[in-house]
Amino acid sequence: MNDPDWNLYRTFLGVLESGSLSGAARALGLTQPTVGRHVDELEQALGHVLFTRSQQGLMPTELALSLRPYAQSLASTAAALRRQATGALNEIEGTVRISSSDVIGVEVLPPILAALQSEHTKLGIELSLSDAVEDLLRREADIAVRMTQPKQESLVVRHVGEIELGLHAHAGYLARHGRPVSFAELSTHCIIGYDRRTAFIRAMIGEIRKQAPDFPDPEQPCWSFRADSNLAQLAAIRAGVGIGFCQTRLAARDPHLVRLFPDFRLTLPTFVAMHEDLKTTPRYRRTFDALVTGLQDYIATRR
Amino acid sequence: MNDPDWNLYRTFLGVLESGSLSGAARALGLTQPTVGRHVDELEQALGHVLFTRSQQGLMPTELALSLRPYAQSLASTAAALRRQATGALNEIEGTVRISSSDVIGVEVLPPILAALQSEHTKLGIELSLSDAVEDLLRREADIAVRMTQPKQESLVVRHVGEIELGLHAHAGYLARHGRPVSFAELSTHCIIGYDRRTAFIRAMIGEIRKQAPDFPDPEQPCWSFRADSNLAQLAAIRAGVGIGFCQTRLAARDPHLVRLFPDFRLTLPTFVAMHEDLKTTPRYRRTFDALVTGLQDYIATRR
DNA sequence: TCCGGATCATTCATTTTTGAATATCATCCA
DNA sequence: TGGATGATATTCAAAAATGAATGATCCGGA
Repeated sequence: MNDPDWNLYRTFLGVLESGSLSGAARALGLTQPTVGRHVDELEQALGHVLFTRSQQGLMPTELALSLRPYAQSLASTAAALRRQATGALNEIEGTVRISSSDVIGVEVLPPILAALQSEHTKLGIELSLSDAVEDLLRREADIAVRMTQPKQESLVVRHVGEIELGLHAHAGYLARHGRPVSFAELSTHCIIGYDRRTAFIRAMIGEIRKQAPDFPDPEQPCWSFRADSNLAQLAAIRAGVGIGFCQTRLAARDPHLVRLFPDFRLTLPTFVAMHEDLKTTPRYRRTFDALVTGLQDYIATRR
Repeated sequence: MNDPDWNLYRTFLGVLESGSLSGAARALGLTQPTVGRHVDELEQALGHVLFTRSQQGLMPTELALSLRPYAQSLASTAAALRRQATGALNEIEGTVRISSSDVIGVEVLPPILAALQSEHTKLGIELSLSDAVEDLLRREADIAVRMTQPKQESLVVRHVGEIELGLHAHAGYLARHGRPVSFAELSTHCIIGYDRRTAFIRAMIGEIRKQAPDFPDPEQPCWSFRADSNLAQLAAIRAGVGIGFCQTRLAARDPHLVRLFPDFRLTLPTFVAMHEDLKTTPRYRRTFDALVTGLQDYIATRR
C-alpha cells in the first residue's frame, strides 16, 4: 500500500470545506471531474468511503470528518513552507504571518506593522485574528500575540506587560441614562458582555466579583448586549449601546468615551511568541522585536 | 503564484534525506529524471535555488535546509492521516503509533502491547523510540510515554507513577573488582554514564550529589563508559562493564544484577499522553488505557 | 407543473507527466 | 591509466491526468 499522492489530501480538504465537488473545483482551480477522480482515488487508497454522494453535494462520512484536522495541518504547514521560501533568507523580505486577538489586531498592531513595513518595504505581513494557542505549533502563524502565557518548550516567548481593561461608556449613553456611581446601580444599565462562557471568561468574572462584589450577575437582564467578539463589544461601547470593558489605552484615544470607576481594573498579561526555529531568520526576528517594542510602547503610553 | 503541487514537497524531502536525485528516486519509487524535474519545478515555483547540482550529488542550499522541518512536518502529518484512516473508525483496529524512551520501549512495553494485541488482533502498533516532547503536536506519534510532564493544553496526560532508578552492577563485575561499600570507593570503579550533558542530565547529577555528596565527579576518569542511550548503558551493566544506574524493576528481573546502596535512588515521574482529538476514537483510547494500567503494574510490582 | 440552477457521472481528445534508454561527467581503486 | 561505479542531464515514446462537453438527476420558485 503506497503513500497516496499528497495532492489528493489537498483536494480532499477542498471538498470538505466547500461541501461539493464542483465547489472544490472552483476553489482549487481544477475541474469537477478531476476533483471527483481525486476523491475516488483517495478512497481507494485509504480503503474507506469518505463521502456519500448525492446530487446536492457530498456528505462527509465520520471518518472523513476525523481526517479533517490532519488535512488542515497539511495545508497550513504547506503555506508556512511557502512563506518561509518567499524572499531571500538573510534579508528582511518575504512574508510573515502574525496571529493575534481581534482587538489587538485591529486597533493596536496596524500602526506598529505599518512602521515596520515602511522601514522594510519588501516585507509582507499576513495578519490572522484568532486566539487559538496552538497556532504556532501547527504553523498556522509564525508569530503570535497572546493574552495567556504559551508554555511550549520550543517557543520563544516574551512578556511585554499587562494590558489594562476598564469599564467604559460613550458620553452620549451616559447623558441619556445617567452616570452610575455604585456597582449596584449598574443593574439599571445595559452591560455589554460575552455570549459564551469559556474558562477564560469565567475566570474574568471571578476577578470582577472579587473587586466589585456588587457587580451585577451575568444572568441578570442588564447584561443585555452580548457578543463573543471583543471587537463587536468595543464597537458597541463606541456606538453608545451601553457600558462595557475595553482597553483603557484604546478608550483614551476616543474623547467621547468615559471611564467609569477608574480604580476598577482588570489586567491581561500580554506575550509575543514564535517558534524557536525562526529566531535566526532576520525577517521573523525583526518582526518579533518590532511587535515587542511596539506593544511595550502601547502599554506604557500614558494619557 | 499558485500553490505548488504538494507532491513536490515529498520528493524535495526525499532528495534532502538521500542527498541525491537517484537516491531519492529509489526511496520514493520514482525515477531519477522525474525527481530531477520535480526539484526544478519546485525551485521555479518558489523562485529560489534549492540545490547546487554536482555530479556526486546535490548540495542543499541554506534555504533548502531551512525548509526541511516543514517538509518533515508534512510527511509526519500525512503518515498520521493514513494511520487514522486505517481500520474502521469505531472498532479497535488500524494502526497506533507510540513514542517512548528507548529503555521503556524495549524492556517494558513489549509485553504490555503483546497482551493488547492478542486481545485485539486487528490492532497494529508502531513503536518509535524518541524522547522529543513535541512529537505529539507534530503528530509524529499518537501516544507518548514520557518522563517529563507534557504541558500542552491540547493533550490528555496521565501520571502513572514514579519509576525508581538505582545503582547496579553485574555479579561477575563485583566478583572481579570487589563490592564498594562507600560512595567514595566508587572512584576506583568503572562508572557507566552519559555522553552529553543535557539539562536533564545535569538535574539528575545534582540530585545524585544531594543524596551522595561523595559520589565521584563526572569529570573523573572513573566515569569511563559513556553512552547517550540508556539502552546501551543497560546493556553495559548487564555485560559486566561496570556500575551504572538502571531501573530497579528491570534489574530485579536479572538474577545476576546486584543492587548497590539500596537506599540510594532516583525517581522518574512517568506520564502517558495523547492528543485530545484522539480520545474519542476507540483504538487510541484503548491503547492509552492499556499503557496506563500496564505501566502502573510495572511500577507497582514488588520483587 | 415546468424551468433554471445546482449537483454528480461519463466520455473522449488533449495535455501533462512519467520512465526507459542513453549521454556525460566525476570519483575511486586496482 | 583504465575500468567500474554512481552521479546528473537529455531525449523520446508510452502512460496518466486533465478538462471540455454532455447527460442525468434533484431542488426550489414562478
